[in-house]
Amino acid sequence: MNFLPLPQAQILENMARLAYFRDWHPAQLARLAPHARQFVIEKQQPLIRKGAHADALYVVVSGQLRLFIPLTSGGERVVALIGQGESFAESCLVLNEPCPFEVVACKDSHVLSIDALIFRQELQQSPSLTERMLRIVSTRLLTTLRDVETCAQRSSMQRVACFLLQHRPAPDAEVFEIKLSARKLDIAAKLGLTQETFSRMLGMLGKQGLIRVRGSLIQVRDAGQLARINANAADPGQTPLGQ
Amino acid sequence: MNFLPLPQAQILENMARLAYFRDWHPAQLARLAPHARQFVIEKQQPLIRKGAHADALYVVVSGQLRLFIPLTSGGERVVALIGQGESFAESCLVLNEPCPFEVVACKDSHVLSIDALIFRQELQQSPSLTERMLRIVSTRLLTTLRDVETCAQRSSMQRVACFLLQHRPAPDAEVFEIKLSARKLDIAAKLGLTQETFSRMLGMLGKQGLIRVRGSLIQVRDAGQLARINANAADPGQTPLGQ
DNA sequence: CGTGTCGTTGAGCGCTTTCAACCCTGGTGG
DNA sequence: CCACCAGGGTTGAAAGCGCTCAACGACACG
Repeated sequence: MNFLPLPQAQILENMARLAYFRDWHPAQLARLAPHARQFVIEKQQPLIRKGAHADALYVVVSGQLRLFIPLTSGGERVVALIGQGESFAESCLVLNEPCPFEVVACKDSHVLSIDALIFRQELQQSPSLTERMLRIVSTRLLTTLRDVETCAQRSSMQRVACFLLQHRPAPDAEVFEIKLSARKLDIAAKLGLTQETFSRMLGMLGKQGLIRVRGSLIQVRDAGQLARINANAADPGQTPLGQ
Repeated sequence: MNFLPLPQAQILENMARLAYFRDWHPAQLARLAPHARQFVIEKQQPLIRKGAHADALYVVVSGQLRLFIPLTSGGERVVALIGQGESFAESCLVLNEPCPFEVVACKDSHVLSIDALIFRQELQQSPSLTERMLRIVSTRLLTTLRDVETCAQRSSMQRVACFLLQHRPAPDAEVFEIKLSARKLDIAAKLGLTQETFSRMLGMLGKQGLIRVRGSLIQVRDAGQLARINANAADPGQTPLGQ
Protein backbone atom coordinates (compact mmCIF):
# COMPACT_ATOMS: atom_id res chain seq x y z
CA MET A 1 0.00 0.00 0.00
CA ASN A 2 2.11 2.83 -1.33
CA PHE A 3 0.90 6.39 -1.32
CA LEU A 4 1.38 8.16 -4.59
CA PRO A 5 3.01 11.56 -4.10
CA LEU A 6 0.56 13.28 -6.36
CA PRO A 7 0.18 17.04 -6.29
CA GLN A 8 -3.20 18.26 -5.08
CA ALA A 9 -4.09 19.54 -8.48
CA GLN A 10 -3.67 16.01 -9.82
CA ILE A 11 -5.81 14.52 -7.04
CA LEU A 12 -8.53 17.03 -7.64
CA GLU A 13 -8.42 16.30 -11.33
CA ASN A 14 -8.65 12.56 -10.71
CA MET A 15 -11.63 13.08 -8.45
CA ALA A 16 -13.36 15.28 -10.97
CA ARG A 17 -12.86 12.58 -13.58
CA LEU A 18 -14.50 9.86 -11.51
CA ALA A 19 -18.18 9.25 -12.15
CA TYR A 20 -18.54 8.88 -8.41
CA PHE A 21 -17.95 12.57 -7.82
CA ARG A 22 -20.02 13.75 -10.74
CA ASP A 23 -22.35 16.55 -9.72
CA TRP A 24 -20.80 17.00 -6.34
CA HIS A 25 -20.48 20.70 -5.70
CA PRO A 26 -17.15 21.90 -7.11
CA ALA A 27 -16.53 23.89 -3.96
CA GLN A 28 -17.10 20.74 -1.97
CA LEU A 29 -14.60 18.79 -4.02
CA ALA A 30 -12.11 21.60 -3.61
CA ARG A 31 -12.55 21.46 0.16
CA LEU A 32 -12.11 17.68 0.29
CA ALA A 33 -9.28 17.24 -2.19
CA PRO A 34 -6.55 18.60 0.11
CA HIS A 35 -7.40 15.82 2.55
CA ALA A 36 -7.58 13.14 -0.09
CA ARG A 37 -4.80 10.73 -0.96
CA GLN A 38 -4.35 8.20 -3.67
CA PHE A 39 -2.40 5.00 -3.30
CA VAL A 40 -1.61 1.71 -4.95
CA ILE A 41 -2.53 -1.57 -3.34
CA GLU A 42 -1.13 -4.80 -4.69
CA LYS A 43 -3.07 -7.92 -5.49
CA GLN A 44 -3.98 -9.92 -2.37
CA GLN A 45 -2.86 -7.13 -0.06
CA PRO A 46 -5.26 -6.15 2.74
CA LEU A 47 -6.65 -2.64 2.96
CA ILE A 48 -8.83 -2.93 6.07
CA ARG A 49 -8.93 -5.74 8.59
CA LYS A 50 -12.17 -6.90 10.12
CA GLY A 51 -12.91 -5.02 13.32
CA ALA A 52 -10.73 -2.05 12.43
CA HIS A 53 -12.19 1.42 12.26
CA ALA A 54 -12.49 2.90 8.82
CA ASP A 55 -10.41 6.05 8.98
CA ALA A 56 -11.44 7.28 5.57
CA LEU A 57 -13.96 7.08 2.79
CA TYR A 58 -12.46 4.93 0.07
CA VAL A 59 -13.22 5.14 -3.63
CA VAL A 60 -11.79 2.69 -6.15
CA VAL A 61 -10.06 4.47 -9.03
CA SER A 62 -9.02 1.31 -10.82
CA GLY A 63 -8.83 -2.40 -10.10
CA GLN A 64 -11.12 -4.34 -7.81
CA LEU A 65 -11.52 -4.92 -4.09
CA ARG A 66 -13.03 -7.87 -2.29
CA LEU A 67 -15.12 -7.39 0.85
CA PHE A 68 -15.51 -10.64 2.75
CA ILE A 69 -16.10 -12.27 6.08
CA PRO A 70 -13.39 -14.77 6.97
CA LEU A 71 -14.69 -18.20 7.92
CA THR A 72 -13.19 -20.49 10.50
CA SER A 73 -12.66 -23.12 7.83
CA GLY A 74 -10.20 -20.77 6.20
CA GLY A 75 -12.69 -19.95 3.49
CA GLU A 76 -14.32 -16.63 2.79
CA ARG A 77 -17.84 -15.38 2.42
CA VAL A 78 -17.67 -12.55 -0.09
CA VAL A 79 -20.01 -9.71 0.79
CA ALA A 80 -19.29 -7.44 -2.14
CA LEU A 81 -16.91 -6.91 -5.03
CA ILE A 82 -16.06 -3.24 -5.42
CA GLY A 83 -15.00 -2.01 -8.82
CA GLN A 84 -13.99 1.24 -10.41
CA GLY A 85 -15.92 4.29 -9.30
CA GLU A 86 -17.48 2.66 -6.27
CA SER A 87 -17.01 3.46 -2.63
CA PHE A 88 -17.45 1.24 0.40
CA ALA A 89 -17.60 1.21 4.19
CA GLU A 90 -19.74 4.35 4.11
CA SER A 91 -22.00 3.04 6.85
CA CYS A 92 -19.07 2.34 9.17
CA LEU A 93 -17.84 5.82 8.54
CA VAL A 94 -21.19 7.41 9.28
CA LEU A 95 -21.70 5.51 12.52
CA ASN A 96 -18.02 5.34 13.42
CA GLU A 97 -18.35 1.60 13.89
CA PRO A 98 -15.70 -1.05 13.32
CA CYS A 99 -15.64 -2.64 9.89
CA PRO A 100 -17.60 -5.94 9.80
CA PHE A 101 -15.57 -7.39 6.94
CA GLU A 102 -12.06 -7.65 5.55
CA VAL A 103 -11.06 -5.67 2.49
CA VAL A 104 -8.44 -7.11 0.15
CA ALA A 105 -7.40 -6.22 -3.37
CA CYS A 106 -8.43 -8.74 -6.04
CA LYS A 107 -5.86 -7.24 -8.40
CA ASP A 108 -3.41 -4.38 -8.32
CA SER A 109 -5.62 -1.37 -7.67
CA HIS A 110 -5.59 2.38 -7.25
CA VAL A 111 -7.67 3.71 -4.39
CA LEU A 112 -8.53 7.21 -3.32
CA SER A 113 -9.16 7.98 0.33
CA ILE A 114 -10.77 10.97 2.02
CA ASP A 115 -9.96 11.47 5.66
CA ALA A 116 -12.83 10.42 7.92
CA LEU A 117 -12.85 13.47 10.18
CA ILE A 118 -12.91 15.89 7.30
CA PHE A 119 -15.57 13.89 5.56
CA ARG A 120 -17.83 13.83 8.62
CA GLN A 121 -17.34 17.57 8.97
CA GLU A 122 -18.40 18.08 5.39
CA LEU A 123 -21.32 15.73 5.94
CA GLN A 124 -22.65 17.85 8.77
CA GLN A 125 -22.44 21.01 6.73
CA SER A 126 -23.77 19.70 3.48
CA PRO A 127 -27.36 18.43 3.29
CA SER A 128 -26.88 17.42 -0.33
CA LEU A 129 -23.92 15.23 0.62
CA THR A 130 -25.94 13.66 3.40
CA GLU A 131 -28.74 12.95 0.97
CA ARG A 132 -26.27 11.43 -1.47
CA MET A 133 -24.86 9.17 1.22
CA LEU A 134 -28.37 8.16 2.24
CA ARG A 135 -28.98 7.07 -1.34
CA ILE A 136 -25.71 5.18 -1.54
CA VAL A 137 -26.20 3.34 1.73
CA SER A 138 -29.82 2.57 0.86
CA THR A 139 -28.73 1.13 -2.47
CA ARG A 140 -26.11 -0.98 -0.77
CA LEU A 141 -28.65 -2.30 1.72
CA LEU A 142 -30.99 -3.35 -1.09
CA THR A 143 -28.11 -4.97 -2.96
CA THR A 144 -27.12 -6.86 0.16
CA LEU A 145 -30.69 -8.02 0.67
CA ARG A 146 -30.76 -9.29 -2.90
CA ASP A 147 -27.60 -11.23 -2.17
CA VAL A 148 -29.21 -12.61 0.96
CA GLU A 149 -32.12 -13.77 -1.16
CA THR A 150 -29.77 -15.55 -3.53
CA CYS A 151 -27.92 -17.27 -0.72
CA ALA A 152 -31.18 -18.19 0.99
CA GLN A 153 -32.08 -20.51 -1.86
CA ARG A 154 -31.92 -24.07 -0.62
CA SER A 155 -30.23 -25.80 -3.50
CA SER A 156 -27.04 -24.68 -5.17
CA MET A 157 -28.72 -24.95 -8.56
CA GLN A 158 -31.29 -22.39 -7.47
CA ARG A 159 -28.60 -20.07 -6.19
CA VAL A 160 -26.78 -20.14 -9.49
CA ALA A 161 -30.02 -19.61 -11.41
CA CYS A 162 -30.84 -16.72 -9.10
CA PHE A 163 -27.41 -15.24 -9.69
CA LEU A 164 -27.70 -15.50 -13.45
CA LEU A 165 -31.15 -13.94 -13.45
CA GLN A 166 -29.88 -10.98 -11.46
CA HIS A 167 -28.08 -9.95 -14.62
CA ARG A 168 -31.21 -10.09 -16.75
CA PRO A 169 -31.28 -6.74 -18.56
CA ALA A 170 -35.09 -6.68 -18.84
CA PRO A 171 -37.81 -8.73 -17.11
CA ASP A 172 -38.74 -10.34 -20.42
CA ALA A 173 -35.28 -10.82 -21.93
CA GLU A 174 -34.93 -14.49 -22.85
CA VAL A 175 -31.37 -14.36 -24.17
CA PHE A 176 -28.53 -12.25 -22.87
CA GLU A 177 -24.83 -12.28 -22.08
CA ILE A 178 -23.01 -11.96 -18.79
CA LYS A 179 -19.39 -10.99 -18.41
CA LEU A 180 -18.26 -12.24 -15.02
CA SER A 181 -16.60 -9.34 -13.26
CA ALA A 182 -14.43 -11.50 -11.01
CA ARG A 183 -12.83 -14.90 -10.68
CA LYS A 184 -15.33 -17.73 -10.47
CA LEU A 185 -13.79 -18.53 -7.11
CA ASP A 186 -14.92 -15.16 -5.72
CA ILE A 187 -18.33 -15.32 -7.29
CA ALA A 188 -18.86 -18.76 -5.82
CA ALA A 189 -17.88 -17.38 -2.41
CA LYS A 190 -20.44 -14.63 -2.88
CA LEU A 191 -23.09 -17.26 -3.53
CA GLY A 192 -22.05 -19.19 -0.46
CA LEU A 193 -20.78 -22.07 -2.58
CA THR A 194 -17.44 -23.71 -3.24
CA GLN A 195 -15.94 -23.10 -6.64
CA GLU A 196 -16.36 -26.80 -7.38
CA THR A 197 -20.10 -26.72 -6.84
CA PHE A 198 -20.41 -23.50 -8.83
CA SER A 199 -18.52 -25.08 -11.71
CA ARG A 200 -20.68 -28.20 -11.59
CA MET A 201 -23.91 -26.24 -11.71
CA LEU A 202 -22.73 -24.17 -14.66
CA GLY A 203 -21.75 -27.42 -16.33
CA MET A 204 -25.19 -28.90 -15.78
CA LEU A 205 -26.96 -25.83 -17.12
CA GLY A 206 -24.65 -25.94 -20.10
CA LYS A 207 -25.47 -29.58 -20.82
CA GLN A 208 -29.16 -28.68 -20.74
CA GLY A 209 -28.56 -25.94 -23.26
CA LEU A 210 -29.92 -23.24 -20.97
CA ILE A 211 -26.60 -21.43 -20.96
CA ARG A 212 -23.31 -21.48 -22.80
CA VAL A 213 -20.08 -20.88 -20.94
CA ARG A 214 -16.87 -19.70 -22.55
CA GLY A 215 -14.40 -18.62 -19.91
CA SER A 216 -15.78 -15.64 -18.06
CA LEU A 217 -18.45 -15.10 -20.68
CA ILE A 218 -21.83 -16.69 -20.08
CA GLN A 219 -24.59 -16.62 -22.62
CA VAL A 220 -28.04 -17.22 -21.17
CA ARG A 221 -30.17 -18.85 -23.85
CA ASP A 222 -33.43 -19.55 -22.00
CA ALA A 223 -34.05 -17.24 -19.09
CA GLY A 224 -37.63 -18.45 -18.76
CA GLN A 225 -36.54 -22.00 -18.07
CA LEU A 226 -33.93 -20.63 -15.69
CA ALA A 227 -36.63 -18.79 -13.80
CA ARG A 228 -38.62 -21.99 -13.63
CA ILE A 229 -35.73 -23.74 -11.94
CA ASN A 230 -35.95 -21.11 -9.30
CA ALA A 231 -39.69 -21.41 -8.93
CA ASN A 232 -39.87 -25.19 -8.80
CA ALA A 233 -37.94 -26.86 -6.07
CA ALA A 234 -37.46 -29.69 -8.53
CA ASP A 235 -34.18 -29.84 -10.37
CA PRO A 236 -34.90 -30.40 -14.07
CA GLY A 237 -31.29 -31.29 -14.66
CA GLN A 238 -31.73 -34.70 -13.18
CA THR A 239 -34.04 -37.44 -14.32
CA PRO A 240 -37.38 -35.97 -15.43
CA LEU A 241 -39.46 -37.96 -13.00
CA GLY A 242 -43.02 -37.60 -14.13
CA GLN A 243 -42.59 -34.24 -15.79
CA MET B 1 -55.68 -4.39 8.65
CA ASN B 2 -58.17 -1.98 10.17
CA PHE B 3 -57.50 1.71 10.37
CA LEU B 4 -58.22 3.17 13.75
CA PRO B 5 -60.33 6.31 13.48
CA LEU B 6 -58.15 8.25 15.85
CA PRO B 7 -58.34 12.02 16.04
CA GLN B 8 -55.20 13.79 14.92
CA ALA B 9 -54.49 14.98 18.40
CA GLN B 10 -54.37 11.35 19.49
CA ILE B 11 -52.06 10.36 16.65
CA LEU B 12 -49.71 13.20 17.42
CA GLU B 13 -49.69 12.21 21.05
CA ASN B 14 -48.93 8.60 20.17
CA MET B 15 -46.08 9.71 17.98
CA ALA B 16 -44.67 11.96 20.65
CA ARG B 17 -44.76 9.05 23.07
CA LEU B 18 -42.75 6.73 20.82
CA ALA B 19 -39.02 6.62 21.43
CA TYR B 20 -38.63 6.57 17.67
CA PHE B 21 -39.75 10.16 17.33
CA ARG B 22 -37.86 11.42 20.33
CA ASP B 23 -35.99 14.59 19.52
CA TRP B 24 -37.60 15.04 16.15
CA HIS B 25 -38.46 18.69 15.77
CA PRO B 26 -41.93 19.31 17.25
CA ALA B 27 -42.85 21.37 14.22
CA GLN B 28 -41.83 18.48 12.02
CA LEU B 29 -44.01 16.06 13.94
CA ALA B 30 -46.89 18.48 13.71
CA ARG B 31 -46.46 18.66 9.95
CA LEU B 32 -46.34 14.89 9.54
CA ALA B 33 -49.05 13.89 11.99
CA PRO B 34 -51.97 14.96 9.77
CA HIS B 35 -50.72 12.50 7.15
CA ALA B 36 -50.13 9.71 9.62
CA ARG B 37 -52.51 6.87 10.31
CA GLN B 38 -52.56 4.15 12.86
CA PHE B 39 -54.01 0.72 12.27
CA VAL B 40 -54.29 -2.75 13.67
CA ILE B 41 -52.91 -5.74 11.86
CA GLU B 42 -53.83 -9.21 12.98
CA LYS B 43 -51.44 -12.06 13.57
CA GLN B 44 -50.27 -13.69 10.33
CA GLN B 45 -51.79 -10.95 8.20
CA PRO B 46 -49.60 -9.47 5.47
CA LEU B 47 -48.73 -5.78 5.50
CA ILE B 48 -46.56 -5.55 2.38
CA ARG B 49 -46.05 -8.13 -0.32
CA LYS B 50 -42.70 -8.71 -1.93
CA GLY B 51 -42.26 -6.52 -4.98
CA ALA B 52 -44.84 -3.98 -3.90
CA HIS B 53 -43.91 -0.34 -3.49
CA ALA B 54 -43.80 0.92 0.04
CA ASP B 55 -46.34 3.72 0.09
CA ALA B 56 -45.49 4.87 3.57
CA LEU B 57 -42.93 4.87 6.35
CA TYR B 58 -44.09 2.34 8.91
CA VAL B 59 -43.35 2.41 12.62
CA VAL B 60 -44.39 -0.38 14.97
CA VAL B 61 -46.35 0.94 17.96
CA SER B 62 -46.88 -2.46 19.54
CA GLY B 63 -46.53 -6.09 18.57
CA GLN B 64 -43.98 -7.52 16.14
CA LEU B 65 -43.54 -7.79 12.40
CA ARG B 66 -41.62 -10.36 10.41
CA LEU B 67 -39.65 -9.38 7.31
CA PHE B 68 -38.81 -12.41 5.21
CA ILE B 69 -38.00 -13.71 1.77
CA PRO B 70 -40.33 -16.50 0.68
CA LEU B 71 -38.56 -19.63 -0.48
CA THR B 72 -39.73 -21.92 -3.23
CA SER B 73 -39.87 -24.76 -0.74
CA GLY B 74 -42.64 -22.90 1.04
CA GLY B 75 -40.27 -21.94 3.81
CA GLU B 76 -39.14 -18.49 4.76
CA ARG B 77 -35.81 -16.77 5.22
CA VAL B 78 -36.36 -14.17 7.92
CA VAL B 79 -34.46 -10.98 7.24
CA ALA B 80 -35.50 -9.02 10.31
CA LEU B 81 -37.91 -9.04 13.21
CA ILE B 82 -39.27 -5.57 13.85
CA GLY B 83 -40.49 -4.73 17.33
CA GLN B 84 -41.95 -1.76 19.14
CA GLY B 85 -40.49 1.60 18.24
CA GLU B 86 -38.74 0.41 15.10
CA SER B 87 -39.36 1.37 11.51
CA PHE B 88 -38.60 -0.57 8.35
CA ALA B 89 -38.47 -0.31 4.57
CA GLU B 90 -36.82 3.09 4.88
CA SER B 91 -34.41 2.31 2.07
CA CYS B 92 -37.22 1.34 -0.32
CA LEU B 93 -38.94 4.57 0.55
CA VAL B 94 -35.86 6.67 -0.07
CA LEU B 95 -35.10 5.09 -3.44
CA ASN B 96 -38.71 4.43 -4.36
CA GLU B 97 -37.84 0.83 -5.07
CA PRO B 98 -40.07 -2.22 -4.70
CA CYS B 99 -39.88 -4.02 -1.39
CA PRO B 100 -37.47 -7.00 -1.52
CA PHE B 101 -39.24 -8.90 1.24
CA GLU B 102 -42.66 -9.75 2.60
CA VAL B 103 -43.93 -8.14 5.77
CA VAL B 104 -46.29 -10.11 8.00
CA ALA B 105 -47.42 -9.61 11.58
CA CYS B 106 -46.02 -12.13 14.06
CA LYS B 107 -48.75 -11.18 16.51
CA ASP B 108 -51.59 -8.72 16.64
CA SER B 109 -49.86 -5.39 16.20
CA HIS B 110 -50.43 -1.67 16.04
CA VAL B 111 -48.61 0.13 13.28
CA LEU B 112 -48.28 3.79 12.44
CA SER B 113 -47.81 4.88 8.86
CA ILE B 114 -46.66 8.17 7.38
CA ASP B 115 -47.56 8.79 3.78
CA ALA B 116 -44.58 8.32 1.45
CA LEU B 117 -45.04 11.48 -0.58
CA ILE B 118 -45.31 13.68 2.44
CA PHE B 119 -42.37 11.98 4.05
CA ARG B 120 -40.15 12.47 1.02
CA GLN B 121 -41.18 16.10 0.91
CA GLU B 122 -40.19 16.53 4.52
CA LEU B 123 -36.96 14.66 3.82
CA GLN B 124 -35.97 17.15 1.16
CA GLN B 125 -36.61 20.09 3.41
CA SER B 126 -35.10 18.77 6.57
CA PRO B 127 -31.36 18.01 6.69
CA SER B 128 -31.68 16.72 10.23
CA LEU B 129 -34.28 14.18 9.14
CA THR B 130 -32.06 13.10 6.25
CA GLU B 131 -29.18 12.66 8.65
CA ARG B 132 -31.38 10.64 10.96
CA MET B 133 -32.44 8.37 8.11
CA LEU B 134 -28.83 7.96 7.05
CA ARG B 135 -28.05 6.75 10.57
CA ILE B 136 -31.01 4.38 10.61
CA VAL B 137 -30.28 2.85 7.22
CA SER B 138 -26.57 2.55 8.04
CA THR B 139 -27.43 0.76 11.26
CA ARG B 140 -29.72 -1.59 9.41
CA LEU B 141 -27.02 -2.37 6.87
CA LEU B 142 -24.54 -3.23 9.60
CA THR B 143 -27.14 -5.37 11.33
CA THR B 144 -27.86 -7.18 8.09
CA LEU B 145 -24.17 -7.79 7.53
CA ARG B 146 -23.88 -9.25 11.01
CA ASP B 147 -26.74 -11.59 10.12
CA VAL B 148 -24.96 -12.50 6.91
CA GLU B 149 -21.90 -13.37 8.96
CA THR B 150 -23.95 -15.64 11.19
CA CYS B 151 -25.54 -17.41 8.25
CA ALA B 152 -22.21 -17.73 6.49
CA GLN B 153 -20.95 -20.11 9.17
CA ARG B 154 -20.62 -23.55 7.67
CA SER B 155 -22.03 -25.70 10.44
CA SER B 156 -25.35 -25.17 12.17
CA MET B 157 -23.62 -25.42 15.53
CA GLN B 158 -21.45 -22.47 14.64
CA ARG B 159 -24.44 -20.47 13.50
CA VAL B 160 -26.20 -21.01 16.79
CA ALA B 161 -23.05 -20.16 18.75
CA CYS B 162 -22.67 -17.04 16.63
CA PHE B 163 -26.26 -16.08 17.32
CA LEU B 164 -25.91 -16.55 21.05
CA LEU B 165 -22.69 -14.54 21.16
CA GLN B 166 -24.37 -11.65 19.37
CA HIS B 167 -26.27 -11.10 22.60
CA ARG B 168 -23.12 -10.95 24.72
CA PRO B 169 -23.50 -7.74 26.73
CA ALA B 170 -19.73 -7.18 27.01
CA PRO B 171 -16.79 -8.73 25.15
CA ASP B 172 -15.60 -10.38 28.36
CA ALA B 173 -18.95 -11.43 29.83
CA GLU B 174 -18.77 -15.17 30.51
CA VAL B 175 -22.31 -15.62 31.85
CA PHE B 176 -25.43 -13.83 30.68
CA GLU B 177 -29.09 -14.33 29.88
CA ILE B 178 -30.95 -14.04 26.62
CA LYS B 179 -34.68 -13.54 26.29
CA LEU B 180 -35.67 -14.72 22.84
CA SER B 181 -37.73 -11.98 21.27
CA ALA B 182 -39.60 -14.26 18.89
CA ARG B 183 -40.72 -17.82 18.32
CA LYS B 184 -37.85 -20.26 17.93
CA LEU B 185 -39.31 -21.05 14.53
CA ASP B 186 -38.67 -17.49 13.37
CA ILE B 187 -35.25 -17.26 14.92
CA ALA B 188 -34.27 -20.50 13.23
CA ALA B 189 -35.46 -19.06 9.92
CA LYS B 190 -33.32 -16.00 10.57
CA LEU B 191 -30.31 -18.27 11.04
CA GLY B 192 -31.10 -20.13 7.85
CA LEU B 193 -31.94 -23.29 9.79
CA THR B 194 -35.03 -25.38 10.32
CA GLN B 195 -36.57 -25.25 13.76
CA GLU B 196 -35.64 -28.91 14.21
CA THR B 197 -31.95 -28.25 13.70
CA PHE B 198 -32.07 -25.17 15.91
CA SER B 199 -33.70 -27.18 18.66
CA ARG B 200 -31.13 -29.95 18.33
CA MET B 201 -28.19 -27.56 18.58
CA LEU B 202 -29.62 -25.88 21.67
CA GLY B 203 -30.13 -29.34 23.13
CA MET B 204 -26.51 -30.31 22.47
CA LEU B 205 -25.17 -27.09 24.00
CA GLY B 206 -27.42 -27.73 26.98
CA LYS B 207 -26.10 -31.26 27.48
CA GLN B 208 -22.57 -29.86 27.43
CA GLY B 209 -23.50 -27.40 30.14
CA LEU B 210 -22.55 -24.39 28.04
CA ILE B 211 -26.07 -23.04 28.15
CA ARG B 212 -29.29 -23.66 30.00
CA VAL B 213 -32.59 -23.39 28.16
CA ARG B 214 -35.93 -22.75 29.84
CA GLY B 215 -38.56 -21.88 27.29
CA SER B 216 -37.60 -18.63 25.63
CA LEU B 217 -35.01 -17.90 28.30
CA ILE B 218 -31.46 -18.97 27.58
CA GLN B 219 -28.72 -18.68 30.12
CA VAL B 220 -25.24 -18.71 28.65
CA ARG B 221 -22.87 -20.20 31.21
CA ASP B 222 -19.58 -20.32 29.32
CA ALA B 223 -19.30 -17.77 26.58
CA GLY B 224 -15.61 -18.45 26.17
CA GLN B 225 -16.21 -22.05 25.25
CA LEU B 226 -19.00 -20.92 22.94
CA ALA B 227 -16.60 -18.60 21.19
CA ARG B 228 -14.19 -21.48 20.84
CA ILE B 229 -16.84 -23.50 19.03
CA ASN B 230 -16.98 -20.71 16.56
CA ALA B 231 -13.24 -20.51 16.18
CA ASN B 232 -12.60 -24.22 15.81
CA ALA B 233 -14.33 -25.95 12.98
CA ALA B 234 -14.42 -29.01 15.24
CA ASP B 235 -17.71 -29.77 16.96
CA PRO B 236 -17.03 -30.65 20.59
CA GLY B 237 -20.62 -31.78 21.00
CA GLN B 238 -20.10 -35.14 19.38
CA THR B 239 -18.12 -38.09 20.63
CA PRO B 240 -14.63 -36.95 21.58
CA LEU B 241 -12.87 -39.01 18.96
CA GLY B 242 -9.22 -38.75 19.73
CA GLN B 243 -9.46 -35.48 21.59
C1' DC C 1 -60.63 -30.93 29.92
C1' DG C 2 -60.18 -30.55 24.94
C1' DT C 3 -57.74 -28.08 21.32
C1' DG C 4 -54.31 -25.82 18.73
C1' DT C 5 -49.77 -24.01 18.42
C1' DC C 6 -45.16 -24.57 19.24
C1' DG C 7 -41.27 -27.24 20.35
C1' DT C 8 -38.74 -31.66 20.70
C1' DT C 9 -37.05 -36.11 19.24
C1' DG C 10 -36.07 -39.90 15.96
C1' DA C 11 -34.73 -42.15 11.42
C1' DG C 12 -33.27 -41.96 6.64
C1' DC C 13 -32.03 -39.71 2.50
C1' DG C 14 -29.91 -36.42 -0.63
C1' DC C 15 -27.02 -32.77 -1.35
C1' DT C 16 -22.89 -30.11 -0.78
C1' DT C 17 -18.46 -30.23 0.81
C1' DT C 18 -13.96 -32.08 0.91
C1' DC C 19 -9.89 -33.93 -1.00
C1' DA C 20 -7.69 -35.28 -4.95
C1' DA C 21 -6.04 -35.36 -9.51
C1' DC C 22 -6.31 -33.44 -13.92
C1' DC C 23 -6.86 -29.87 -17.57
C1' DC C 24 -6.49 -25.53 -19.75
C1' DT C 25 -4.74 -21.06 -20.65
C1' DG C 26 -1.52 -17.23 -20.63
C1' DG C 27 3.00 -15.73 -19.68
C1' DT C 28 8.01 -16.46 -19.66
C1' DG C 29 12.40 -17.76 -21.11
C1' DG C 30 15.49 -20.63 -23.55
C1' DC D 1 8.89 -21.99 -31.76
C1' DC D 2 8.36 -24.80 -28.12
C1' DA D 3 8.98 -26.27 -23.21
C1' DC D 4 7.90 -25.04 -18.92
C1' DC D 5 5.35 -23.10 -15.14
C1' DA D 6 1.70 -21.10 -12.22
C1' DG D 7 -2.97 -19.93 -11.39
C1' DG D 8 -7.49 -20.84 -12.14
C1' DG D 9 -10.88 -23.97 -13.42
C1' DT D 10 -12.90 -28.65 -14.04
C1' DT D 11 -14.00 -33.32 -12.86
C1' DG D 12 -14.39 -37.54 -9.92
C1' DA D 13 -15.32 -40.32 -5.58
C1' DA D 14 -16.44 -40.52 -0.82
C1' DA D 15 -18.38 -38.84 3.47
C1' DG D 16 -20.59 -35.77 6.59
C1' DC D 17 -24.35 -32.91 7.73
C1' DG D 18 -28.77 -30.72 7.64
C1' DC D 19 -33.26 -31.35 5.70
C1' DT D 20 -37.53 -33.85 5.38
C1' DC D 21 -41.16 -36.41 7.21
C1' DA D 22 -43.41 -38.16 11.10
C1' DA D 23 -44.75 -38.80 15.78
C1' DC D 24 -44.68 -37.22 20.24
C1' DG D 25 -44.62 -33.79 24.18
C1' DA D 26 -45.42 -29.33 26.40
C1' DC D 27 -47.91 -25.56 27.20
C1' DA D 28 -51.48 -21.77 26.89
C1' DC D 29 -56.05 -20.82 26.01
C1' DG D 30 -60.96 -21.21 25.89
